[in-house]
Amino acid sequence: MPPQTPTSRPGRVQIAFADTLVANLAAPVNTARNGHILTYEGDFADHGILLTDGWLALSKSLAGGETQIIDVMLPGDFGLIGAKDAPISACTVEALSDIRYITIRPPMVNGPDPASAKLREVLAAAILTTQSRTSEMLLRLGRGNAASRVAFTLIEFHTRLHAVGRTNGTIFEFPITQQKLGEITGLTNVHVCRTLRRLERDGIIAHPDSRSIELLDIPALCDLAGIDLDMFRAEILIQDVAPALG
Amino acid sequence: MPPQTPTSRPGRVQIAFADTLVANLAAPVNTARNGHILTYEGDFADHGILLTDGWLALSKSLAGGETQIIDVMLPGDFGLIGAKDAPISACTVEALSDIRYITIRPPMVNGPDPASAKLREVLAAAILTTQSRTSEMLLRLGRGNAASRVAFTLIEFHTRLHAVGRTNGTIFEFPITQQKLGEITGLTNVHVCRTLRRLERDGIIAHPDSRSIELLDIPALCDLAGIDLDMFRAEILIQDVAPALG
DNA sequence: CGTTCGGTTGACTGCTGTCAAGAACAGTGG
DNA sequence: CCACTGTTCTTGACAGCAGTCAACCGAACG
Repeated sequence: MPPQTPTSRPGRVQIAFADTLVANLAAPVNTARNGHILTYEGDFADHGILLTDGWLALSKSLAGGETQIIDVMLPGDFGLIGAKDAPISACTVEALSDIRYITIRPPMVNGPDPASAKLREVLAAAILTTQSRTSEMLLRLGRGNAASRVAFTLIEFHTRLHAVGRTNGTIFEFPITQQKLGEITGLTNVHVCRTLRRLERDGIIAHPDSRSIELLDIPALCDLAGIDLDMFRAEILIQDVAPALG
Repeated sequence: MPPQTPTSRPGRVQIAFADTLVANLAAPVNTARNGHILTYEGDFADHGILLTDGWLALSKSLAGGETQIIDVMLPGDFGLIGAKDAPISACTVEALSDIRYITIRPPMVNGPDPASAKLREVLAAAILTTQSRTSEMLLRLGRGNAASRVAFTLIEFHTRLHAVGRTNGTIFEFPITQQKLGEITGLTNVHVCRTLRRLERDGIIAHPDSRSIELLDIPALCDLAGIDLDMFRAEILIQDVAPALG
């Protein structure tokens, strides 16, 4: 699936931001393979991660082994894993695909210069959009049924991927298993399957191939998920910023 | 219930931090009454809130009116409501009791001076502990049953209140209704009642008076909640910081 | 060609929501 | 001091959504 030409819209700042950091801070770009675990819950961590390619999951587990994915990071996303005064990672950080990322340590952004100040503004916005995503999921885990959770997750991925030019119309790559989708939505893989099949029978979604999903009826999905798409975009995407980043 | 003498432990930094901000930044202290709504979901917001007294809820609602409380702020907590590049509040901000708080705007903390840099470190830690709390709740909403959610919430409140000297041994003030506790745990008020009564019958909790809760068997609660208390404290409390805050 | 992994479906169970009614309690005004 | 009222808590009966268990299928792969 070819990436689309970037256009002016909320979200593109994330890519510009990533490029700028890579270029200006001379931060080394790391790679990890699908399934690799970068950090375990409880590990020491005082850094953030800027993901440039691939999908990355932050997850937690109960003693019995039941796992919940707290947040999925997509290309261009920044995630705060630890801080100097809270240096224990709350989540396990696992690559959901082959990924590229850079590690951001406090001195890189807490300096007195205006460029650092601008970076902090963007990082604050990135943290807020993460909080917003997590809040939306929390609401649906607490109050929504299976269809609502799955529909929400699909709309969220499409919205975020569209903002960074990784969609093809209403089709996007969806590289994870139903098991992982269950860990995102708080459902078993069995019930994820039932729910997806039902959405498919109702003509709301389709999967053109085994690694992609197509959203045939976005209004129906929004209805199931309880989403007002315009407000949703305003809350979970970083708004356009002044181009003085570099 | 008299406040305890502060001792050296994780968490007390939050109070020191609050006092320092109030004193150094000459930020005005605002007040709000129980039930007052400071911000509605979708409102413009580019600020943070530092709560100095009382309980404050961040919540979201579905179209049908079902409400989920995303996070409860306790005295000494900092909450990021909006940022310059993400200026839409994702949550409704509502006072769960009479409260006192100060509003923190970007210029107050994004300056080049070392004091601002130090404040940013503490704010970053405060944001991470919030993320950590939210993640724990997300895990239990996705994977835990009613007993696990309620037990977790009680342990969390006790741990956080103890850290700021607002407990009396295993007793603490609990000023909210079962309805609100249901909005926190993703349960109906009816099932919250059933769960609390069962914990009480089993001798795990008690309520000495209608506004307080006593945790009689903390190990049992941790077991129900799936909490390792030491690791839990390390994740959700701000660790001791150098005393150079002021 | 066998093995493994992921997906699909059905039968059954059980936890939690819904609905309803009553009890306990606080606040309010007479 | 006493109705009156509204809120919160409590309990029971019932229903429904999602988990569990099990079996099978298809694709990928060595």
